[in-house]
Amino acid sequence: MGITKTDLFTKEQNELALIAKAFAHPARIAIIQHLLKTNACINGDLVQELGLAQATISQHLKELKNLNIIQGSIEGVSMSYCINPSTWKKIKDLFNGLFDQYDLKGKSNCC
Amino acid sequence: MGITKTDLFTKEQNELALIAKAFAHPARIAIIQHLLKTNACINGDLVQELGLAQATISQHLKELKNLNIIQGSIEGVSMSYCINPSTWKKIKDLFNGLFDQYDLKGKSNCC
DNA sequence: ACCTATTATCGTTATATTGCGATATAACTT
DNA sequence: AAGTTATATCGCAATATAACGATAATAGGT
Repeated sequence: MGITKTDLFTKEQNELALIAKAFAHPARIAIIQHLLKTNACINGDLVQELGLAQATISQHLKELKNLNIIQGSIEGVSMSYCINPSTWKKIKDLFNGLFDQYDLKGKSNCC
Repeated sequence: MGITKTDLFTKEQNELALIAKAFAHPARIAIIQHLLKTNACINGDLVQELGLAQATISQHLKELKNLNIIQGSIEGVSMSYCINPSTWKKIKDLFNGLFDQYDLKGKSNCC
């Protein structure tokens, strides 16, 4: 079947999973890291930086853009992408909300 | 061709992507949240809790176990799973390392 | 030893993802 | 307007994932 049964889960669980999916490819991690470092970059730079074809990178960028993780603006002939600050904060809060559920507990009464 | 070119990326990038992939399904998020809440649960409980088939949940648990995110011990007839504390800390640090690359910068010189 | 309850694995089907060549689109240059 | 450069989209092939029924394996009770 191969289709995720999203209706079985909460909105938050589906949202977290979708964001995690965006992070679930090293090329997209690399793109995000590059954007974090340079605070804006253009598609062409990435084709040099990573060893993937232009079409492939364009597709990864599209996925990140669809989730509003990055945003792009036309920079003459080329395209300038950067992190979307508000989405980034939201992602950070979502993940930290999950991470922090653990620290509250005693760590040792485990199996 | 559907195969990720892991050799193009750093060890950290591949590691982050692998962990993100583990989080990239709402059922696995739900399992993790349940484990965080109860600090140990049995496979059977999860079949009741989530609406998925036993085989499906067993498969999700296996994936989480393969990445050492959870660990299991035999509890009589059933199986008791819980979060692996050291892996959890490692994951938290990995993600926060990524998140914190952004706060250091001025947020507004963006596209 | 046999039955029962619980979890793991196998095999299969349906769908999703990755990667890229080829082509289209858009904008700047001269 | 023709050429150049940069990015996006299309279409395809290869691989990966999700889900589950059927079956195997394991442990406890009687």
